[in-house]
Amino acid sequence: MSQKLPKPTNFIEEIIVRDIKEGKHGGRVHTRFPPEPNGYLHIGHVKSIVLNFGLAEKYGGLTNLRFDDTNPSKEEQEYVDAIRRDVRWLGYDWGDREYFASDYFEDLYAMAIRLIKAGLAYVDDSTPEEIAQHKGSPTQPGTPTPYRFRTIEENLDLFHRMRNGEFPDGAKILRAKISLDSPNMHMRDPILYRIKHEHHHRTGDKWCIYPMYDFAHGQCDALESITHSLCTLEFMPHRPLYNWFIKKLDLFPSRQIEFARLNLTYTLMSKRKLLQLVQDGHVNGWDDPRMMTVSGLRRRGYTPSALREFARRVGIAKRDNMIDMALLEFVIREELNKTARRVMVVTDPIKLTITNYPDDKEEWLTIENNPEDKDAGTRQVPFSRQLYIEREDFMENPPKKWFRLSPGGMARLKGAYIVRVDSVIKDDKGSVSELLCTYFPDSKSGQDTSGIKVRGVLHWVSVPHAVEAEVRLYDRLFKVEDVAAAAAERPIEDLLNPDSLIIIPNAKMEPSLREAGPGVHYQFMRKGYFTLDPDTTPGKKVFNRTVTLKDTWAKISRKASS
RNA sequence: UGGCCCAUGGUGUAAUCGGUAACACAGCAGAUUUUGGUUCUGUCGUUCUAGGUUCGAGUCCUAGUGGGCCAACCA
Repeated sequence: MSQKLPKPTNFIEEIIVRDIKEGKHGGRVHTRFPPEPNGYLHIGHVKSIVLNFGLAEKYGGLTNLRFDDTNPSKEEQEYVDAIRRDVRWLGYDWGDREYFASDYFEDLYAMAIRLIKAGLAYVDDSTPEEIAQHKGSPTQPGTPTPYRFRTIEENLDLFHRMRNGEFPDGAKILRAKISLDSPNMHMRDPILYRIKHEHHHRTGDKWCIYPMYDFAHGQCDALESITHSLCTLEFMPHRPLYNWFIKKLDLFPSRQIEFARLNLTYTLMSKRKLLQLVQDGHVNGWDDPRMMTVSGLRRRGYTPSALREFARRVGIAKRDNMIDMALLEFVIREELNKTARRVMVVTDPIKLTITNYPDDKEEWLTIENNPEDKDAGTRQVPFSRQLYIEREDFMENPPKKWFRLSPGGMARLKGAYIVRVDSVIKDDKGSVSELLCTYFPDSKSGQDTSGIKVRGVLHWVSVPHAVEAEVRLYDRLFKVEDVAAAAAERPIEDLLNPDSLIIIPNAKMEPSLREAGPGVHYQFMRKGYFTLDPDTTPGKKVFNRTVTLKDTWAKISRKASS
């Protein structure tokens, strides 16, 4: 069994490989993904999901899905459902191993009783302020509250009565009796249970006392025989406490291992702040395509495989990090470049009329669906005298290195002919409305004998055949790189990118898009990758831009103008 | 300044028992291209500092510096 172990690629895998070789837990690997159902999963959770499930896959183990639902005031069934859906969508299966911390409330209660009986826990009537006071500070030892000296019998009685609902919220808590002077504040008599007369989304009104994270998480790991309990760095100071409970309660020795959480440029990762964005209406819900939630990314057009690949590339370490959003964009482009059908869509149209093309003629041209994938085949696209092209593909006074259209200039229409601009028609406001062009009949794509060489190739849509649809162009939600840092000093409103969503109400599309269905990814040539939005109705299609194509020209012209 | 953790190019992650810095993204330069896409090539580091151990240190030791976390009846 320890013969052919896969090569470890990070420090956690090294630990696991060592454990397997030493025969720890009989070489078993069992992880868990333990979200609190108080919000939607985001890209930071993806890192954790891929880590936990990936580890089990790689080393022949299992992964549980466990909802850490110990705080009824924040948790809802809606979130449980969303989390299940998102983990499944990401491609992971937890089989029948779906658990809830609330499933263990009775076990945890029994453990608390054991602790009290062992003289290791007591009921404290102090107010939160008093407790904070008595706790001291990292440099100053704490002092006992008067309640620390209660007898076991008294504690047992009081704790029973806490459970029975005899006391109001906040009147009493159960604390562990560990230390008053540990340099680790988490060891200074941590709170185990608090009173909350609140309805729990699963246990209803059965309980009015709820265990704290520290008294629940480790024990749940133990009850599920989790071998490697992975969490983020900020839980490191909790580890001594995690181990204290294992020792004092004689539990299965799960091991807590901490790794650095994901940080992404131009985005926020805390569920609290994401919730704020939703509640304040800065976005249209948890699944707004600008949100870095799993549901937002899905709607935006990200694929499970790209997200998994992203998590893999990000790696696992203990060092604080800030991942460049460009990496996320890279993985989705990398995948969609290979898989997405190419189509032509004009978002900001001007008319191009070919004066020497017969008025009543139309041609159906054959264009390949994906140059990266010959198996994707070809499709027919109608060509006629009147076309739409992109406004930005014509310039009256072009800069150097411009190889699109300009007065007298030539370019190829993708899959069709080379055209030359003869004259420019403007509207009364002076902006270009139409280009009158000549085409070269012998320059037809694939059978070009014209001998004309052009650099520019433009996408186009035939006016009489065009299909209209709404297109939503998304960009990053925030305009600063380190949003969390900036948000500490300025209100979030100041950090939002005002152009994070641009709606094109009636883009012109080639007719093949009439057949577009949900879940299919398209490359709108020279524009980016798009997918159908659920807002689509029978009467009107709505497309979301997943990501733009890399735009070297934008870079060149930006540099030139600055 | 009490404790714990971290420190490798712009950003991440690697580097078997210490053996002479790798991969990816981004950037820049060029080639290819009927998407200014793709693809390909080149380029970008005195491994935080100072000592020490060693034939040899990114890896070990010491000190310093910088950063992060911890004193919620949140997780």
